[in-house]
Amino acid sequence: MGYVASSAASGLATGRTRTIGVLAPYVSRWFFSRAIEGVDIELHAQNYNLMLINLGGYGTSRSRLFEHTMLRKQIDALVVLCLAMHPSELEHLHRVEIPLVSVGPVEGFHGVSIDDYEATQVATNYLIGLGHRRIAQLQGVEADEMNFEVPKLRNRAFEATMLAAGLELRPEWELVGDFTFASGVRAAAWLFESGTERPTAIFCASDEMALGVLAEARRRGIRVPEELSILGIDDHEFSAAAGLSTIWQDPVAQGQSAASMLLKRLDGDEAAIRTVTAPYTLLQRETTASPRRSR
Amino acid sequence: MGYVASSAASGLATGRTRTIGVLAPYVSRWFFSRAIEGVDIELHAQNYNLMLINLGGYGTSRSRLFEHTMLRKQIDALVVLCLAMHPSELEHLHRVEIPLVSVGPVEGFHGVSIDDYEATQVATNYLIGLGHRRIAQLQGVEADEMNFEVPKLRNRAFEATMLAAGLELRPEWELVGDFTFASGVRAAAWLFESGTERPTAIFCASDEMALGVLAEARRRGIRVPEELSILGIDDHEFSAAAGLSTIWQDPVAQGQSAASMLLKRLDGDEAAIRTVTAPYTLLQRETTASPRRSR
DNA sequence: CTGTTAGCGCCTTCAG
DNA sequence: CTGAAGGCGCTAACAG
Repeated sequence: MGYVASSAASGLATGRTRTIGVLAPYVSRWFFSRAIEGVDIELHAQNYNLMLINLGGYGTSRSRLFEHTMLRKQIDALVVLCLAMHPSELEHLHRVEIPLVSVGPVEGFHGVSIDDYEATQVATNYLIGLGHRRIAQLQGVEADEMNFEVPKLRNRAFEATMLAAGLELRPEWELVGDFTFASGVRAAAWLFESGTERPTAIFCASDEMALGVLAEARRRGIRVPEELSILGIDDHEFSAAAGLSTIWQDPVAQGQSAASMLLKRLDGDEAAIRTVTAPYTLLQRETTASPRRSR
Repeated sequence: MGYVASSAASGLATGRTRTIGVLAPYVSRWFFSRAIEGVDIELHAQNYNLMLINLGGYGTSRSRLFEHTMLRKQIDALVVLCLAMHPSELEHLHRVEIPLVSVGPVEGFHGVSIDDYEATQVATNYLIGLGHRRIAQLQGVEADEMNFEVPKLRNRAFEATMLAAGLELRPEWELVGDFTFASGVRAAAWLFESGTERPTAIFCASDEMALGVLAEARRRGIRVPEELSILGIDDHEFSAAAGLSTIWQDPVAQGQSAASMLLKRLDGDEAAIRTVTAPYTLLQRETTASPRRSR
């Protein structure tokens, strides 16, 4: 007859809230919003609620979050979307007794994530295999507050792979962005105007940046891939339609998988939580080709 | 000493949860994720929690949501992100006794939103004022489940404005997309290949679609704006860097404002909730120009 | 197997 | 102004 139990009362009586928290550094960036969606799909299916806990850039004291929402028993478990934390915060999370799983690499916790190092190796070797020798990198750097593991891994993997192939890392081809489209545009504009010898390919640490580079190249009439190959990583929703070659990964599935482990754990399966390596695939589309074509 | 109250207990005792629900049709589309971010900023500042209630496309029964989460007193108030609902759902929302505010137009409720009709008029008149006579429209249509007001408003405003200016609406220039980048690419490809006379300008009902049209035009070497002007609406985060002319609006601020009204209302201000018209502005960037330039 | 009762932990009220 | 007690609505354990 339209009656529904009060969750506060049942929560008080049982100690369980049927709510899972999602700790996210951003809500509106591609990877994060997709991962949230994935978590939501799973929770939805099992009648759990999703509490969004945004550590977002708007200068709020993160500490309050950690002390308040978490421990207040408002959530039965927590999904942490890849972000690196201060040791004190990590300690806090360890102290909290609720099950925890990360999406993306988070030191010291189980989680689901692709092998970013390996994926970047594959990307770099693909470019090298195509015959490129003059390869630039557009790496991503986060505001230190949200200091992720991912950019570091991708950067290290790129450089190691280049060196292993005996190729040089020219300083003027080491571009830096912040994972946004705009920073890709800026980096490309700088590269095209700097008067330095142009690379034949550029590896970008995210599709958003790669799309920026592509847009700027096209705007200037630079032919892609004839004059410049562009390779991204992530497979952003714009990438297929833009023809961007990239390394695909599926954050929705990753979020779903993380939530699923948590739910199983809450159902009593002690062994449910483990570290899962998510798949990735190189997608050759239209922005990469052998440099020979250019002559 | 590290003690924090149990929210279930205090919620039970007081009847208030310090949690606000956000009902969203999508999480990872630009407008929605930004609006969620805006709501979050405000809630964060006032120590409220945010419960994400996604009506997402993954075929879950919406009804359960309405009956469960809402009435379960898990939330003190609700933000509805623009989505049209079945009359039964609307009725449900009216029945729920908690304060409710929408972001974007939702029939029968107070909310904050731009005047989509007027904004589209401004956009269309801007193109006309530039001297364009052959103007195409790429309208957005949603899967009916999520049948919004916005696409209809924008479509009607475009057509009315064209007619008022004595311009014709050629059927082959009435393109349809689904608000995604990919649909913009597809529509543009169709237009360029169809062999019909090409319009000198195209108005797109969202920036995501406009960016798709722009990418496809540039890919084919069609000069923008010399041969084709492209105008969007929204000011997506990629737009500035891509040079896309558009109508700017700020969903973050809209979400923030909605949350703020709700919070005031919960603080006892009976008159806090009203309908607010959000600002918009025409941004002339590089994708629009007078058609004369083309000769 | 069904019906009853004692808390869950906090807030608020009322008495001291 | 400080302190004790009842009850918010449910669940789980226990008794019948």
